[in-house]
Amino acid sequence: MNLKELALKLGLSPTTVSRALNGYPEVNEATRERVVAAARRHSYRPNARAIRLATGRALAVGHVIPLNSRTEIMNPIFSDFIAGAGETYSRNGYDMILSVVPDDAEEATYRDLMSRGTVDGVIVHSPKTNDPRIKVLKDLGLPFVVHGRATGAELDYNWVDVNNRRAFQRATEFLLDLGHRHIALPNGLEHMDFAIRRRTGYQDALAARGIEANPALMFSDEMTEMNGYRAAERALALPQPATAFLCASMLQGMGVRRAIEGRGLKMGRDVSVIIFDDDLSYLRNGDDLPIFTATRSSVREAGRLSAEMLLAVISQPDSPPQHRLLEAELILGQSTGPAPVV
Amino acid sequence: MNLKELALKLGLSPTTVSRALNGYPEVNEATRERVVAAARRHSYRPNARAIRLATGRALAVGHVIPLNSRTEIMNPIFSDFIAGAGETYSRNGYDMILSVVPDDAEEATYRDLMSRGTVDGVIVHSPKTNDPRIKVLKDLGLPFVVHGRATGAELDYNWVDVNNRRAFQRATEFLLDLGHRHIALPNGLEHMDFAIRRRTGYQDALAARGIEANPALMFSDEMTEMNGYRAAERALALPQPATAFLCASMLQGMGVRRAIEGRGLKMGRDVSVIIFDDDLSYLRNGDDLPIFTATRSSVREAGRLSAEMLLAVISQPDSPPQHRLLEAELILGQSTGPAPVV
DNA sequence: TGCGTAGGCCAAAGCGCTTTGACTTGCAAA
DNA sequence: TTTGCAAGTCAAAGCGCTTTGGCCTACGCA
Repeated sequence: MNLKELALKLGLSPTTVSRALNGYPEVNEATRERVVAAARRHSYRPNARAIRLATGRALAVGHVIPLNSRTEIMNPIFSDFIAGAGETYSRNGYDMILSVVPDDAEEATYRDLMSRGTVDGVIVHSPKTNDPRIKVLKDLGLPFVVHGRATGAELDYNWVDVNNRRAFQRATEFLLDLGHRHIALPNGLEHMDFAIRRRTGYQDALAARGIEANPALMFSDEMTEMNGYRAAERALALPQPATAFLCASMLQGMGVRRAIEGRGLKMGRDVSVIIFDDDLSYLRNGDDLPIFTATRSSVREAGRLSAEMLLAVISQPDSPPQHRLLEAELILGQSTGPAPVV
Repeated sequence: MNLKELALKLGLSPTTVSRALNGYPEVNEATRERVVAAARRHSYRPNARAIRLATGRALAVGHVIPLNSRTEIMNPIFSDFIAGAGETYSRNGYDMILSVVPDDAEEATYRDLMSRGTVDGVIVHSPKTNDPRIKVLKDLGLPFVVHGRATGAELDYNWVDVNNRRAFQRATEFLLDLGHRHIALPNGLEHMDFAIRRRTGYQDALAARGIEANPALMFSDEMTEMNGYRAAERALALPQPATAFLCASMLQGMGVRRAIEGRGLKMGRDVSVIIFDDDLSYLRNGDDLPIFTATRSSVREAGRLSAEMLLAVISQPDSPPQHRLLEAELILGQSTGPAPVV
């Protein structure tokens, strides 16, 4: 059942039927009702391909997921982000197109999506310092929103980000207030922008108390359970062992906990742990009572906001760059306590 | 730069240019080379929207991700599956469209994708027992591949699945051989097809040795770390405590380990643990040396195979249903050992 | 009565491709 | 010399919508 057939059945022209269904004013209300009823009765659905060609819009947005060619690690926060964004898209009649590409092919992918007219805009994931993608997208004129920020990019652009620096600053201060002086930082890879911001927050807090950051306590790696474990093993074996950990992810936190308990120590009593909690649906930080003390910010919510921003940018391409900085909340769990007296 | 302009520049008709670029035989080789060169020089990319309308194909496949409306849990294996499938799609010039929908809206989504012509086929995730989606898709005539199987579906259909029953049977036998008689099973939710198969394998192995499955040792819940922990807490507190655990996921295994170590026991010595390892990129089971003994099957590989099967089905809609049963490998880690002598 | 205008509808063009059917050549076969 | 056929090219229709511009009617007002 297509427009022409429906029009024929109704004894109307395709023009009128189209306008009736799309809410144009120049059609009689009675007629419109007839049309809408008939459309429903015959369960008419306009062909998306035709609409796209006729309107010149893709009615779709792209998420380009770079697959680190070395490690082949998918970002674990990705699925929750997608879930948040996806809701927004379907509510607005947009499709979400996912391109999983080797990270060196990402630029080509953008060009392709743009010139073939597959999408109206894209979300940029995992920005790196001085991320080249931003310039590429600006030059292409393809609307985009970055999830995160890219320090050093001289251009202004749309982004949604968590205040990573502040979150880690506050968490560090909290640990300092508890008397901890040897705080380890199992962080993410330092070419990722957020990892740098987190480290900065950590260092700022230490500096404010006149403490110099100890390189032996700072770790930078993929944010896996295993790496959390390894970092903790090393930090706990130091002559002056860490009494607290500030982890960039839940998984690392779990690894740290394993190392702590493996040494017969108790988390929250002997060693304190704070994690950054992305509030992933399949990795909850406890239910009623949080296991880990954490700075929390929902990545799903970030997905929702990013999607909304992107749709807004698409509909108003000339609007000035938009920014949304989310504050993480510091929630108290069972994993922190006063520094043990020496 | 579109086809018409390119044709004009070349002094050829759009027809010829189109055929030249699409490899049709009735065009002179010399002409073809001229065309291809010009296309590259002007970086001509055919408009996807026009191709889709003209050919009547969507050149896209859909993944409908049901969002459990109660728990709102995204399946953690999802991102790796997508990564595997995504590679295959882009290699074949297909787009991957993700629809995240409340699970009660899934059927409507299929209808919509089909009748608007948005996709040429879909992958069905997380099949349930007697899954109604299979009949819906058959009736719609939309090509599809199921990741997993739906026991009780009387119709035949395309699927890619792991031999869950066999994997859990072997794992159980392995534990039995080590002398374990009280084996707990922290499983997934029992409306999920794979969970039933896993339980069946477990029970079959027990039955073969004349052991009756103890309901107090069988747990069925979302496969989270927390639920793994809870199950272990209960199974270890029984009058006749479990000496081994067979976990349906890595996360549950981590929860079980936490419970074990929380009691001052040592995994692999006092209590044995086997997990089902989906080989997720961000949740590796150790690197060189596996932490957990595991039945392993890569979900990314399953994604790849499912995508390949779907593309095959799309190009040959009348081919008989295809099946692909993957065997999990049993890999030895540090989490299993002989049952402690009483 | 006549004219201007708004309301309601439609024909047709256009979006950028693919594909059908037809039209030239040039050359081999008759 | 004519015929037939293959190779190479093109014009035009069509995919199913949107949208422009025009047309008709009815009504209000002078």
